[in-house]
Amino acid sequence: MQRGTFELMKSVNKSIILNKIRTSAPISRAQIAKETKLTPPTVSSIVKELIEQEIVRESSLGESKGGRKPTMLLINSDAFYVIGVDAGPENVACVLADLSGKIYERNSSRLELPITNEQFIEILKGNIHKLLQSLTTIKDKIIGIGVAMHGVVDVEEGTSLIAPNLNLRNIPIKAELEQEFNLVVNVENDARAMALGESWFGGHGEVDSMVAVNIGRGVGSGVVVNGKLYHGAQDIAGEFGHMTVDINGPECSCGNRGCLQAFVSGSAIVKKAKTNIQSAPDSLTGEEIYKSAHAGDGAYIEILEYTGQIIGIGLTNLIHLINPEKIVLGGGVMKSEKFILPFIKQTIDQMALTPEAKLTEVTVTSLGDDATLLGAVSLLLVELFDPVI
Amino acid sequence: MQRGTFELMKSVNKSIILNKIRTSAPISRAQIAKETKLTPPTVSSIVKELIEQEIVRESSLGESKGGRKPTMLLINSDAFYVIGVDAGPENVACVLADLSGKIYERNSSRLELPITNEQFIEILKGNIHKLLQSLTTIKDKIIGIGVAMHGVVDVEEGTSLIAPNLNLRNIPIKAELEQEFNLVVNVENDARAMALGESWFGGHGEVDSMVAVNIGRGVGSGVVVNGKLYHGAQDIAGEFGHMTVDINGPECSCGNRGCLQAFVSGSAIVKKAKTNIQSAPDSLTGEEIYKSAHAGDGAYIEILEYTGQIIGIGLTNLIHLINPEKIVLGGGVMKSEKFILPFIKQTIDQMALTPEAKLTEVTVTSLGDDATLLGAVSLLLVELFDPVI
DNA sequence: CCCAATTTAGTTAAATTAATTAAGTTGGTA
DNA sequence: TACCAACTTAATTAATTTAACTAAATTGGG
Repeated sequence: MQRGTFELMKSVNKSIILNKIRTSAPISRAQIAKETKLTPPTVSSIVKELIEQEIVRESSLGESKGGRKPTMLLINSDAFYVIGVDAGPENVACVLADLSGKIYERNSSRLELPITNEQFIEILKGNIHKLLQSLTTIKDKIIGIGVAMHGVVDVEEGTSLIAPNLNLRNIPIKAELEQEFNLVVNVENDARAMALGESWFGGHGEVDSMVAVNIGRGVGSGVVVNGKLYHGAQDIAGEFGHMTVDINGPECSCGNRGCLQAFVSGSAIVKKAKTNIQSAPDSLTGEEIYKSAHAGDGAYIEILEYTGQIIGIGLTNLIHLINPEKIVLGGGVMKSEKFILPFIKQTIDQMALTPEAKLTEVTVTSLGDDATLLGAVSLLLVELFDPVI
Repeated sequence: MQRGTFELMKSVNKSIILNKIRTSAPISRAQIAKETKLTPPTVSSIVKELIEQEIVRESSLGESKGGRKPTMLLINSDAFYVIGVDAGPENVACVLADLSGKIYERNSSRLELPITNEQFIEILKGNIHKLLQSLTTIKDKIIGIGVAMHGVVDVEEGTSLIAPNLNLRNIPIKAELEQEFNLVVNVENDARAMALGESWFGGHGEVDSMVAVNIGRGVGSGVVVNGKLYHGAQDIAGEFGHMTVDINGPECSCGNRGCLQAFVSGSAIVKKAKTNIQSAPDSLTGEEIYKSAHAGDGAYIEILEYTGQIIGIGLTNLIHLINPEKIVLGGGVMKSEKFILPFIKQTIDQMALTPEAKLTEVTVTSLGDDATLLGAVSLLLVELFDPVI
């Protein structure tokens, strides 16, 4: 229960101004005041603080509109840096990025199974150390580490509760990394991190609600409402992949029948292709399906189109429940966007109940393979840009 | 974008104190200060205002804990009254209630089809006038009218966009009633109103997220997060009834296949019973199914149990997406709670992915047939108790 | 072309709001 | 009487707002 204090009042306004600058830079103090309804002195005093903190800087003068020229403000992107980690089921990728999401350095390691908690942590530490060594000059400008971890995560504790493909449990990521690097560490589920990253770096402007869905090895999702991740009562919201869409459908790894994931995950698609297409080799991969479809093989195209339809059904269910402003899709399966996306849209258009639901904007992430990594980065930016206590 | 102002600061604290009194009355100023972390002078000054506004009153002195006896505070329930309207597809029910949800007067009218917008509005006006006449002494203590309307509602405008069973569109409920009675009028979808009512009057304490599901003629739902209704980007969140759970399932009135509603709405259950049970009469009603099951007829019991399983699947999907703290069920179908609820719980327990999801509390509304009416009442109480601007 | 009027940008200082801190007062128990 | 909890009052503080100001540009009339 957040009390009404002076601190709250100020942090709310600080956050409003900072986000206005972030989404509308370059922008003048006067323009901020006009758009946010804050008074000019309030804007000036908070901007002054932000400049002192080096989060914001003045740039050139803007064009006059019949009076004194405005001083334009920008986020001082390279004043601070953040380390982002994407800890997937197969590899760990790390980046060093600035406040604008620009990546300066990166590396990654494959995870060899079997693996222990200690080995996993060691790989994380090793890769982060490598990043730090490569750019020693900015070492003291790094404000923290964001980790996007697959599986179920306890955000408060910063531990990975269940990491399915690695077959690990209770990895104290936050504790270990904070001790090693003496930096703030935030850990979050990968799909949720991707959702946050998309809302920060996806160029969506000031969107009020957005869902990001990652379709790859598994199917995960994250919900962003008013710029913040929605976690649910017990931190487990967004398990979109195990939504039942067919009570008599194929068996899923979770034991239930007809989960979305049992239809549209990478392995589910490969399985379906092998079953339906006689000529399919036993070693068939998702990438090969995409290539065959691209080469014009009708049988493979059909598989992908069917995948699009099922995803469309799942998304229609999601739209009817959550009614987000936008849905952004990412993950390996969406590499076949060309074949899948039109069928997703068509299905939503057919099934949605109301005109509003039909109009929900569905796109593929513009951040490509870095969507989750930038999500990891954004896990820390939230602390800097949304200092609502 | 809500600015940080003194008004915000104060209204936040006012709301915190008011809700603390509401959920923990009788409670002393000192106790409020302790539990909310607000300072004693802040609590005293706000309480003073609330007493002047007659929303709160002092009651007896409490027990001393080694010092001066505390003055206990209560919501001054009968200082203000609210009119609640449940405008369903078949009838319109109205109540006059106080701030504690106690109902003082009620009436209802059946809706005869076909009906026009004007006739519908006239019935609403007539019933509300009747309520007002019966208790003229408190007329000037009425603060407003809350309308829980079935179908799709535009909350901002207070119009019913689509009223399916009445076959009406664009009914300007708010505008008409405000003009007629010169009172604040809030209009909301019925399932959402029920959700809000449940969170206010259901005795759940300070629950942070809750979903209410109404299963009757149709299947609707409302989501309450942090004491507020979640509307979604275009006011259409919560269309739980048209969640696809079986892509090859029975056809639904919306045109899609396998919507939850096509399995578990009152008419869907009757239809299934008629198909499955040879001896079922053509005139079979939902009530008769309940009675037969209650009398021990295995065939009917099975129908209800199956209904419970399908609802369970739908709720599992909902839990995985939204992860609410509690789920409350209402509506005509839930009259057969005895047969349905155990199977809902069993299904969730079987299908839920994580231990947390399995533990989601699922109950039937304790408010009975008045759940939606009290929801309509709560539509106005929010304005009084949550004056966050 | 010059200069006064106007417009826009931003700052400063006083007024205001409402919380907090510190120091009572009240009314009880042991 | 000592002490303690439950308030209240007065002074302090933080932060916004109002109003008045400085700064710098455009506009348009003579």
